[in-house]
Amino acid sequence: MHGSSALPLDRRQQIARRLTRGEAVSAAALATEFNVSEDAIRRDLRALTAEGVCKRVYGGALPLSPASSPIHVRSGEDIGQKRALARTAARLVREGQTLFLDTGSTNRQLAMELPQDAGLTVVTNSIPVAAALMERHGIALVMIGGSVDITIGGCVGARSVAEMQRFRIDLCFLGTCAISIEHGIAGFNMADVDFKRGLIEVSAETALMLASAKLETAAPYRIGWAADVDYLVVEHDAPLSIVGALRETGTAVRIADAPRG
Amino acid sequence: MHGSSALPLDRRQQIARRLTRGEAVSAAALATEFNVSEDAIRRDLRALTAEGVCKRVYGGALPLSPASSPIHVRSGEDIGQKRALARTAARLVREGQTLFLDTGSTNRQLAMELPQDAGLTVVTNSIPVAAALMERHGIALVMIGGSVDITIGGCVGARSVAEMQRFRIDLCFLGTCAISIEHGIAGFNMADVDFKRGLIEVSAETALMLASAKLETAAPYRIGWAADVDYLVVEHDAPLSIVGALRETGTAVRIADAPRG
DNA sequence: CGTGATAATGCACAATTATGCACGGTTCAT
DNA sequence: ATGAACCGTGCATAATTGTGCATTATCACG
Repeated sequence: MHGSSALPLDRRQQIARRLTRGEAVSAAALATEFNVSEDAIRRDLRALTAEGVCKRVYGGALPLSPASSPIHVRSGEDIGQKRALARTAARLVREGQTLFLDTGSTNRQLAMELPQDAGLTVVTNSIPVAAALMERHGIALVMIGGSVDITIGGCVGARSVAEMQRFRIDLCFLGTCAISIEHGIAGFNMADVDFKRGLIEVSAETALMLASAKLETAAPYRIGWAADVDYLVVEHDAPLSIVGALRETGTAVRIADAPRG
Repeated sequence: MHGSSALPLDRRQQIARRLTRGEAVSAAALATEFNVSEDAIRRDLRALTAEGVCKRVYGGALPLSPASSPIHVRSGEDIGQKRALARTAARLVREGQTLFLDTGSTNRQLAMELPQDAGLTVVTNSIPVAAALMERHGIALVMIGGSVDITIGGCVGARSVAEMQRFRIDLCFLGTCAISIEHGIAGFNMADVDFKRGLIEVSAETALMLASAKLETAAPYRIGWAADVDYLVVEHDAPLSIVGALRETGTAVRIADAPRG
């Protein structure tokens, strides 16, 4: 299954990464996953606890760093679905492109799924996205500054809009949108929506990942229409009627694989 | 087979390329692949570690990746020391101030120790610091944008320097510095040092947290002299002779409590 | 074309490290 | 309260590593 020829300390580092991401780990599950005894896992957990990475509990270990808990309680719920969306969205990316990753937990997942050696440049205004990309190799990263809206998780003020408009983006991934055929694409925060509108303008192509729960829902601030995005990535269980209606607007709709594959 | 007639340096370069790609390498596997003994591979790995390309581990080497979380693992130092430093440094902060938190894991720790409802505004160029502050309430956060140097963990390019100079900071916390009475305060990266110099200029007061291991050490690029910082926070076990010498320069030296409190 | 200097390589041996298993104590759930 | 799952420790085993030393390759220079 997994690292049958992996380095021992590589396993420890992988466990550390999950912990620092905010995931809780189970000793038994890790043992079967890495094909080692639970003793080895427990020793890893002991060592990581000594380094201050996690806190041991009965059955496994819990992350200690609060550095990622809130966004993870939000994203941790449907991590499988978001991951399936992100994997499919990652296939839209071509070598050497300059991407923009907007705020939102699905885009954060996409950051972790991007190909490593494709000479990509990623621009983002999202701090969690930037934090995720810092752990990847071979991806150039540019941060849009400005005042941070904590509820959004990134920079969306006027200054950030101006900063963002200095770029030319090949493909941008919008985040945190509601979509409906009738009302178009919309967001929940005015500053965020203003930012997204400017972003679409500087981007040659636009993509949007959508959980099924976001389909045919509305939000107060309109960003544009379904036809304004070039690629729409939806979950495998998206209603075919909605998918068909979206395709009629001229948007390319990609359907993600079922999660847990 | 592989490079059975390749140059030694070529082999070393190929290993380096895999490491910088993010791959983990196994000593045994490389030995068979290049038709040399494991000793030769180990020597390569030692050299590459000295160059800062990777980190040696039992069985091979891991890419030095480095983002926020592995940096803690890399240093191996427990968080207790940094936390003690950060708690003491947090007492320098007064209500309503505008702070700047530079890059570095100790400043990340400080971000987690800052008082919550003191009406603080924090400006930072460090992504891990920003990520930590996103978890806190009641602290206004401003991010300095620009291209991100992954090895540093933040934005330090010319664009970021210009951006930062638009601020007026009450108190800034420098990070990742070496200090010695004779050679002053210095850093390991030229762009980073340029940024820090500009930062000192826009700040009314400057503070610096220093682990004992950084005392009386040198680094290639000078930032300034000990007298250029207003507050120095050192660990409880800092040699009194060094503390005394630093105080004679006119700097206020605060000694942190012992860890494990 | 030799020749001495330098660096790289391979080998032997001791020390370190990781792992799995057994055993007794502890914690959790019913 | 009781059984099951989990944890810590000690120990044996296998794999990996550092070190000193001999051998070989590479290279500059006469």
